[in-house]
Amino acid sequence: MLKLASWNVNSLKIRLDQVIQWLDSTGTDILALQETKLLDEHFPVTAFVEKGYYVVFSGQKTYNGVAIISRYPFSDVLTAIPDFEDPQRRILAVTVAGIRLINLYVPNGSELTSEKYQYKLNWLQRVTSFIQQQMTIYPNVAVVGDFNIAPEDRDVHDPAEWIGSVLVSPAEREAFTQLLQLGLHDSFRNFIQNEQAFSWWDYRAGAFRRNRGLRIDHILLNEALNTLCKQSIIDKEPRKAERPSDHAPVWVELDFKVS
DNA sequence: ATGGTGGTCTTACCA
Repeated sequence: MLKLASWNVNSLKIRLDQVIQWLDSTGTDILALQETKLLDEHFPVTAFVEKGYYVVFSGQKTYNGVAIISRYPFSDVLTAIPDFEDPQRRILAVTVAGIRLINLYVPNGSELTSEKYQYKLNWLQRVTSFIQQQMTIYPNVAVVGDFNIAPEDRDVHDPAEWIGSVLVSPAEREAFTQLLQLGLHDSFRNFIQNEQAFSWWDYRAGAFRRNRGLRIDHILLNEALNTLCKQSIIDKEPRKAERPSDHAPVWVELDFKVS
């Protein structure tokens, strides 16, 4: 069994101890991180290596930043979408344990009238083409991360309240559907889940306590991996900690023999 | 209740 996870940590500097402890306590094999907010020269390599993990990262100062922590080594690392100029560090693609793993920190989009929203839609279009190309090359593909899209109304605590907002707009949901149409599966929906299951809660107004959240962190699997998926879980426990990330980690268990 | 919190080489911006 292979445990593959994704977590937007909202600053790895602040959350390092929580991440290490979560890795230890869950026995996670591969963890994709988003919003590390660290320059590469500041990445805490030693903290992971001394625990027996390999690390790969693509960061920048203050914003964005992605990384992958793994018990297995990496090859064929990409830190940008080919032929797409983008100063923001939001993608990390690696081959690890026989899986092509694509870790995404999709732009938030700010608001529908914002230039950032156009950037988000354009970025999603570019990344979708890239993933389509990757799926022709690699037999086992997992696309994970903070998608900043709640795919359906059941992924939103109060759909009426969110109409007209980013994370739920029709164009964003269409972009998510386009990803699924490449042959990817939203692993969470392989299984019967509790209602009101979310992966992100605003820090403000007691949103977590009141479970006013959205499900915007996803693990998408191609057909070959999806048939091996035995569980897909949102772990709310770390969100209850002191000084938590605003996101919960999500993970899947794959009945997958590492070759 | 249109507020509120948290992160960052902060006092503005992002989420």
